[in-house]
Amino acid sequence: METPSPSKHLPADERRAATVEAVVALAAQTNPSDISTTAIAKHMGVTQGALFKHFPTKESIIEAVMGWVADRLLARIDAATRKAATPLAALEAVFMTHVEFVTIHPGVPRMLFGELQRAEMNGPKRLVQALIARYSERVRALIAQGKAAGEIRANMDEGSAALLFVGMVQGLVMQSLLAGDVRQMSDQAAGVFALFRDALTGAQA
Amino acid sequence: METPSPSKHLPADERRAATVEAVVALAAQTNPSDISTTAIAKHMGVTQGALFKHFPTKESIIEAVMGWVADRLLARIDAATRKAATPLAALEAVFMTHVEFVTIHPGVPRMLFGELQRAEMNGPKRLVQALIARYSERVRALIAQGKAAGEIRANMDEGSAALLFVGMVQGLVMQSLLAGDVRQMSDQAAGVFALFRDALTGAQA
DNA sequence: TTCATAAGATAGTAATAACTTACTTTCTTA
DNA sequence: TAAGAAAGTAAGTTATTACTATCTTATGAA
Repeated sequence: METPSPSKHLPADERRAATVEAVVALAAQTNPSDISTTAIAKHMGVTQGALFKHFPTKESIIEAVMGWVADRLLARIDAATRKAATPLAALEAVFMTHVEFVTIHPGVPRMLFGELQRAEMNGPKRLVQALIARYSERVRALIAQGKAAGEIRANMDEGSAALLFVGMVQGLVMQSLLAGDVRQMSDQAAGVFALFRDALTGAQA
Repeated sequence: METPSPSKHLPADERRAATVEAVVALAAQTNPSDISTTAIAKHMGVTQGALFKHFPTKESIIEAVMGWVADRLLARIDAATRKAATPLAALEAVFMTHVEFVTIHPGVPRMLFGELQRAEMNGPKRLVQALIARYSERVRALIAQGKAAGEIRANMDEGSAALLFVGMVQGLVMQSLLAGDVRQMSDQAAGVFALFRDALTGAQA
C-alpha cells in the first residue's frame, strides 16, 4: 500500500507534491470522503503531524490536489486540441484524453464530484467550479467552431451538447465503478463518442 | 429545518418510514456522507438513541433508504413506460420521469453515487448495483424494441446508448450542483434528450 | 566542524462519530 | 384497570477525527 519514500527528509515543495500525489493515489482505492490525514501520512511513510508542517489545514491539502488536477487536465486537453486537424476531431481528442486521464487517476472524478456536492462554499469547491467552467467553455468553443466549419449541424444547441459531453464522462465513470475496473473505459469510450458524433453531425444509418 | 412530528410515539413501521424520509430530506441539503445519526434524529424531533430501537446500525438505515429509492424510481419509470405509445416515446417518458424524480429528491442521485464508490461491498452498495442493473436493462430493452419497430437505427450500439442515457442524468445533476438550483433541470432535460433522440434515429439537420 | 533551521517524531488536545446502557413514558389489551 | 411490551430519553462508551505543543534529528552553509 505505502509508497516507500526514497528519503526521510524532503524539502518543503517536494513534500507538498508528494502529499498531493498520495491523496490522488488513495482516492483511486478509497472513498474520497474518508481519506483521513492519518491515511495520507501512512501512505507517504511519515507521521500524521508532519503534514501540518506543510499545510495549515486538511482543506488546504485538498485545495492543492484540486489545483494539481485542474492544471494537469487542462494542459492535457489543450495539447490534444492543438494536435487535432478539425474542431470535431479536437472534440474527440479531448474526450479520449479526458478518459485516459481518468483511467490513470480513477479517484479524481469522484473527488471532484464529492467536492462539488459539498453544501458550504470553500476553497476546493471553488477550484472545482472554476475547472468545470473552463472545461465547458472549451467544449462549447469547439462546438461553435465546428458549426462555423460546417462540420456540425447549425441547429445544434451548444449548451445541451456541452452538458452531454460532460455527462458521457460521468456515465463511463459510473460504469467503471459498477464493474470495479477502470480499464474497460477506453473501449466503451469510443462507442459512446461515436454516438455523440452522430448526434452532432446528423449522420444517417 | 425539523419536521415537527405529529406525535411523539409512533409504531415501529411508521417510525422506520419517517427515518427514511428524514434521510432523503437531509440529503437534499447536506453532503450525504456527513449525514450523522444525530442529524437524522434531530430532523425527526427524536433523540439519537431512539433510532437504534428500529435499526441495528446506521448502515441498515441507509440500506432502507436505498430500498425506498429503488422501489419508487422503478415503479415510476414502469408506469411511464406503460403509458407511452412507442419505444422511443417510452424512452423519453422514462428520462423525463427520472429527471422529475431527481428534481423532487435532489439528494438521491448523490447518495446513490456515494454508495457506489464505496470501496467495501455492503448492503446499501449491493442494492444500488441491483437498481442500476435493473434500470439499465429496461433502457436496453426499450432500445431493442425501438430497433424492432424501425424507430431506432439498426446499427445503434445498445450498450453505448444505455450508458449515454444514464450519463445524461448524471450530467444534469452535476449542472444543478453547479447552479445550486435543481429547478432548471427539467428545461435542460428536454434539450439534452432531443440530442439523444437525434443520435438514435439518425435525424438530419 | 559548528550551528541555525527546516523537517519530522511523539504524544498529546477537543470535538464528534456510532452505538449502548439504564431508566421512563406511552400504548395496547386481557 | 393493571401489566407487559413498545418507544423514547439521557447520559454514558470507545474510536476516530483534525489539529497542536514539545522535543529531536538531519541538512546545508559559514
